[in-house]
Amino acid sequence: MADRRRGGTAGERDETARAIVAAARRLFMAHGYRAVSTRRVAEAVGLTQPALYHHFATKEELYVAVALHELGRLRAGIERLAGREEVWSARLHDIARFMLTTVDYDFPLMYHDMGTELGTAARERLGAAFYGGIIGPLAALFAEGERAGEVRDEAQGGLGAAGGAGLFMSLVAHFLDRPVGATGEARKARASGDATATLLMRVLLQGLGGGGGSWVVGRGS
Amino acid sequence: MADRRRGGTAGERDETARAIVAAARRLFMAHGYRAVSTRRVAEAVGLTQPALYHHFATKEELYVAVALHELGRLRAGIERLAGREEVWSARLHDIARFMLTTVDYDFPLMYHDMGTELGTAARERLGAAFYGGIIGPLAALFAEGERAGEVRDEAQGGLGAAGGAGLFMSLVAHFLDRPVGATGEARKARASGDATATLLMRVLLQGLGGGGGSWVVGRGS
DNA sequence: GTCTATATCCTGATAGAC
DNA sequence: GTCTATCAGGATATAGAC
Repeated sequence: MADRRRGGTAGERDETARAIVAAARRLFMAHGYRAVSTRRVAEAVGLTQPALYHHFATKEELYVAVALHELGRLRAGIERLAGREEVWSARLHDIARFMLTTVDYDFPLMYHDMGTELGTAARERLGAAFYGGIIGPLAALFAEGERAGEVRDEAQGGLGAAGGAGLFMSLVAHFLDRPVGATGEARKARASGDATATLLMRVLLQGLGGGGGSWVVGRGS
Repeated sequence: MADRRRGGTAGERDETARAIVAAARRLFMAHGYRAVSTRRVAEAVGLTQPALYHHFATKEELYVAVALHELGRLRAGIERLAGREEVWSARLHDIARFMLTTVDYDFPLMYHDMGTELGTAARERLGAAFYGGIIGPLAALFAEGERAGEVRDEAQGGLGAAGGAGLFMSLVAHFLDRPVGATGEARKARASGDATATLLMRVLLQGLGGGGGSWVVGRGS
């Protein structure tokens, strides 16, 4: 590691920018756009606050870089798991587990920040990345599930492909807050990810109803 | 209406405090604790900013008053509807409709503010009101549903009474953002509340799965 | 009970030396 | 490319007149 204070000549500029994004990601996603000051980000990465402005023109631009990075990571994971040769429910289960085990921040908070704390241009850029990169692939998977008879389509009282994808995201956010058999710091324990994903899938596909009905028993999980 | 500048002698102090809480409720619940300044609240109610401090010692105390008021309103509605002489699913449906039609703010944002923006004492007061007044009555209703066979209990792969109540709240938050057949300002339209509540109940009890299975058909909606 | 005036602090962003 | 110094604005909260 070269001394950053000397200002190396190679691709060190990109390296510093990446470090800023990484630190900002943790802070923004945990506390929200407004609650995190640029001074706090700079301190976390070992710089003074004005130095940030050499890499990002505004705080909003830094947030956009953070959000795009995270949305890209989620998109890559979702597309990889959705494209595997596996039965439909196994692919969706693995996507749920992927999100439950690798998302360590407050999902609704990110959604709120994207929707209300940013200017129009930034909001539209992130909205396009969210709907194109997250909801889109998930909706394609749900459409496949409808064709395969795994999910009710709108004619059968379902929510449609995009509606199913949105419900899936809400359930991920719900179970992120309430992992099965874990409290406090154990939240991030990978061990619970599989059990939580299984529970999420059961709630998504079967709901909570009808404990006495024979139709629940017999549908394998 | 007496001239507020004259400082009436009767219960006008309480009246002003109520007006402050009402204005603060709209602002806090829509934009979040941090994004709303005391100046903005004062302006909305027609006072100067320091006048607020005659009624509430700190901004945090004002937020607590706002949240307790709203939690009390929800508790009253939930307990009233849960205690009626009606079949189980109809009572839960009506609670869903009540929340979908009368909550006009960002529910996850309120949850985030309660959890992270307040000091320990305030957080504990609001947590007690939330779990005692909202989750508690809902969990009692879900426990009744388990006994009646309407909801799977934990032995049958369900979430338990408190888990069911939490899921119900998450689904309310989900469908608050996505009312059936309504976009934009039509969100608050009462007309869509009933259809959205019905859809919520179907998702809660049956999930999205199995369009082709005969077991879905035949279960009344 | 509300006002004006102000203390104190923190914010995002800029200027200019090195 | 990062630093020190600083600006301008907005935040919560307080002091004291009326």
